[in-house]
Amino acid sequence: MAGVEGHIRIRQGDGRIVGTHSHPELTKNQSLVFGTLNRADGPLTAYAILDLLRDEGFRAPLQVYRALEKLLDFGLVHRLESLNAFVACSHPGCSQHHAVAFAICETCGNVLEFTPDAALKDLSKWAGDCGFSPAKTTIELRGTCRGCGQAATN
Amino acid sequence: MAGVEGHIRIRQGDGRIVGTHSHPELTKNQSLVFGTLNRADGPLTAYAILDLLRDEGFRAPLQVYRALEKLLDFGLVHRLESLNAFVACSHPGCSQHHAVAFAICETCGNVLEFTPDAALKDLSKWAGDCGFSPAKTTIELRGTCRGCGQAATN
DNA sequence: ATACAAGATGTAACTATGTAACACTGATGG
DNA sequence: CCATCAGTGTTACATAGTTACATCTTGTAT
Repeated sequence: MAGVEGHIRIRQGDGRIVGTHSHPELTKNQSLVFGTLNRADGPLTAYAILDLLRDEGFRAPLQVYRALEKLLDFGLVHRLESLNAFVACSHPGCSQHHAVAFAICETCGNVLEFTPDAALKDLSKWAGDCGFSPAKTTIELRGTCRGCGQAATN
Repeated sequence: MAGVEGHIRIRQGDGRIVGTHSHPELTKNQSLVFGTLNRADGPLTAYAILDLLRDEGFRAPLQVYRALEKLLDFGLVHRLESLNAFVACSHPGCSQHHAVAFAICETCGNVLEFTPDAALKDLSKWAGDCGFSPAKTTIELRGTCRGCGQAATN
């Protein structure tokens, strides 16, 4: 894979080291996008990521979308379908959890990621009964988190 | 509400009857959009609806989005977040089922609507434990339906 | 070494999806 | 009569995502 030496360092074409990360196989652009999502305290749209990376030389949305596609493949990033936005996975080593759920607070914008095992099992059962083979499962709750709900009733 | 007489007939501003439907409170544009979704054999995007209604005088996306917003409120239509598309509710009198799930076949485009009670209960339990108040729940399975799966292995 | 294949990147143009702002109409209720 | 409100029509705009094409880098086979 291009731009990677050993497990950690990322180099540009001229050999200059431009960044490090804990995941061994990220290219420069993937690393920049992943870093941006990790630093963010909530979901970001692709265009928001683009704006945050202008200083790093990003110019076109495709640079973001291509990196996001790989990061989604790796399981490092999730897409929130109801927001057209992306978040870094909050599980330590998330590659396993290909099915996950999100609770999105519409007041403060924070997102909670969780794994609703019983719900996923029920959906799998339904799928099996119907002969449907799910490739990806999207579960998103839009609503109000505890903090915002309390603030509203005070 | 404008454009409605009694329970059934829909009139334009000049009093001319332009359509009928089984839901008593739809305006002309709402009725046209709902009819289009009902006739379709799968989900439609807002712009696809717009194109199908050009002959009826539709000119701008807002005419579609405004109708869809009301139809979503009434529970007559669902939005598929992972497709940015809309479907007529397939339940007889759907207003009750504010939480529903979809299985979307990525091969043939067909959508199955179902109500996964156990999954919804599990998600409600999780929300209760976390103090999260869900306003809307999105559950969408992307994958392959029975027919398309069988066709692929033949 | 050299040549080739595959993956990654850069850029411009374009399509698709969704909203803001403003004007106008017709019904309803004082 | 007049105010109000939901619905409608229209223009322009904002946001989200893709196609097409060229270049570069790296790994691999010869």
